[in-house]
Amino acid sequence: MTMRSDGDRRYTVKDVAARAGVSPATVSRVLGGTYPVAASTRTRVMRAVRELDYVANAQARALKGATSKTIAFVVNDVTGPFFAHVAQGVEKQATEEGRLCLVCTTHDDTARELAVIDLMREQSADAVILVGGGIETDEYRDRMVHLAHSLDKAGSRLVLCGRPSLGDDVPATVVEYDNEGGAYSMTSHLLSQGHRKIAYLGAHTSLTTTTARINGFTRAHTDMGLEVDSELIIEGRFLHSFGLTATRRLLAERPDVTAIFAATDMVAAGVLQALRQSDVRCPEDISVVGYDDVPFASDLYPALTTVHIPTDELGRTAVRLAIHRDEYAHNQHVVLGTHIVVRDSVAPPTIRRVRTPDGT
Amino acid sequence: MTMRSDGDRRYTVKDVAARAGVSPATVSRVLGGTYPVAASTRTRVMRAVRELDYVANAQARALKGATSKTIAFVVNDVTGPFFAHVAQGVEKQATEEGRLCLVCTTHDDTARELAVIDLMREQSADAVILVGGGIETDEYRDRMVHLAHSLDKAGSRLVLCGRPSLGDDVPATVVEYDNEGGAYSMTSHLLSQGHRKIAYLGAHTSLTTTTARINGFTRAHTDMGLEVDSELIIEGRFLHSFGLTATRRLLAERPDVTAIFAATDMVAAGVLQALRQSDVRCPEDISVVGYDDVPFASDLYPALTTVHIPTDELGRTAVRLAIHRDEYAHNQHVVLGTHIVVRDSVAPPTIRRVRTPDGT
DNA sequence: GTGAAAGCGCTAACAC
DNA sequence: GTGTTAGCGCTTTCAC
Repeated sequence: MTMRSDGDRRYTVKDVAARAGVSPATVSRVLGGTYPVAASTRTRVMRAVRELDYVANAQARALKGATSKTIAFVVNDVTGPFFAHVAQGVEKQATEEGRLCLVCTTHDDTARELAVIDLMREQSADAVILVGGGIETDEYRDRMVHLAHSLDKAGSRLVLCGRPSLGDDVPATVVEYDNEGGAYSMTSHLLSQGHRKIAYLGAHTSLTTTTARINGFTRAHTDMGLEVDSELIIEGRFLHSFGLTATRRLLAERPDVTAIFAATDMVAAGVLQALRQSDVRCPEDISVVGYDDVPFASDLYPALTTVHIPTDELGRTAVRLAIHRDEYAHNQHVVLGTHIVVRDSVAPPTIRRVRTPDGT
Repeated sequence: MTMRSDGDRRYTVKDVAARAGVSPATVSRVLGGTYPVAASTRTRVMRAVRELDYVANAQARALKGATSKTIAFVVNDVTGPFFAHVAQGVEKQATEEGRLCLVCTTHDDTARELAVIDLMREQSADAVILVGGGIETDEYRDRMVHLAHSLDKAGSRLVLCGRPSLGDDVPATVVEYDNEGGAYSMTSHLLSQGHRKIAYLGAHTSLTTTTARINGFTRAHTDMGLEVDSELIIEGRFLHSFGLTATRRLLAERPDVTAIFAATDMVAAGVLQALRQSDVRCPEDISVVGYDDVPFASDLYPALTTVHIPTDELGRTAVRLAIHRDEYAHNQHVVLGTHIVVRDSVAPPTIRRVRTPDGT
């Protein structure tokens, strides 16, 4: 009926023990490593292991006390370069720590996020890492606090990666990047080039990421004695298509805008495409900047000025802090730095569509 | 010493049973679902579960007969868009099938690939999916065959995703895409536009992916009675940086080349950047095409003509065939179609740097 | 419809 | 040094 070779079941310690002429316990000791075993016995056991091509049953091993040696990793969408790079950091560090990585996606579905976390709880993973901005409602926050405690009780550590802390009394590790600082620097960069009407494309009310970035955006204006035109903070999802449509509308309705701050590089890609389609030059007519510094940012045309996030470090740190939380006991909230990387998509403002020889 | 609340251990079926005033077996039956239980008992049990915030121990459950309900996924690098999208397909389908995803990376390290697969074997995953081109040596092939059998005995199914079959007698599922066909179509497209000197950038001897693509490339030439200039098949890794340097060299050494077929879109991005830096226009002076159709392909400038791979379907199919291999018993080798998507990076050839009014 | 008991594969006390 | 035994948390016969 079935295609696989049933009948010969998977070998167990018993099989190995029988073949090597020792007891199962001895086999376990040899394989475990940290126990004195006679060299001759070890040799015989190892030979039996090799001959039978034996591997231990991870479930059985995990059942017996210890942890399952896994790290769970929850993202919205593995496909986004930001997530993928954090994932890479997580995976690399997990491997170095001798852990396996469990991955789950939520696709903007809060219910699914909860379901997924329960699954992770069942797995008794060493850490459950939540990546990306969380939602900013009290209800959501309460659920997270509850989850942190549930996981803690199950022996897992909740790690918030790229989203703010839930409070000091909550058993969770937080690894953030300086979201606001990045937005501040970038906005200052634009402002100091002379831009005064900057549109922020891709605000997402109730997303923690947005809140921080808008704060930085606003503070940069305030610090220069400028005011933010709130109509220029445009809501939208972090999608290429949003950058496209929002830019078209902006072009039509707000000829005074000289720079666009896209919430993510993905959105910026859409913006650039819309500009090209409308024959608006970047950066001569309009400057464009992004956020994330994904690898293809430098392949866009023009190469995109953007905010670099230390994605790899974010992932590695998350794993490191969670696993060694005894050593890092007083360092369970870390903020990694961000910085802008200047490429070719920003220039001083000009009056759009009226090309003056110099950029004044 | 430790930060987590030790002492109160994780609840078990026993705790739930005690609280609900039933036996552990009954709790298991309620939670399992598929067994007749009195409505009143069920209610009491469910209440206890909720009150204790109980979740089952996945390891213990897996130990008892069944599978671990996980799918293992081995890629070279999660960061590449191609892998990420296949991963997404795998993850989505796995979720639909009630499975969790285990992810591992190999980073071009064959030894690590083997180690990783042993880890997966320990986990008794339902399927172990290997994504991306394999290496073409007999030794490697033999090891794969051996692994297929080992996994089969452990109750796991080996799935080769995007690489050729190991032979009909090997217990493995193969989900390929028409690698050669894509290369053939694309090359024909270029040829029919009038290009005669096409460089293939990013050949990788001993990689199965390359072999298939070069075959398609060559066959397209042959079918039109043309011959391939073997010097134009240039070795290199699938990296942006390779596209960059190889193009610079090509520009300097081979002014007769009118089109570049990049092995991947990533390489194509490097090619386009090099062209821009050298003030060579695309597609007017040189046409460029890629392979993969990653999302940012349409954001390159000019938008890239490339070969579309059904990544999502690849991942989903891999999972589906592996899990339901009894139903799909005679369909364990599937080849999904590829097709070219024409955008703006190809035009008929001109004599480079000498701009003629029409493209002859 | 429910309980008691056995056992999955492994490791950690505890003997010898 | 090595064997024996118990038990991790769960499911699943087998009784009742």
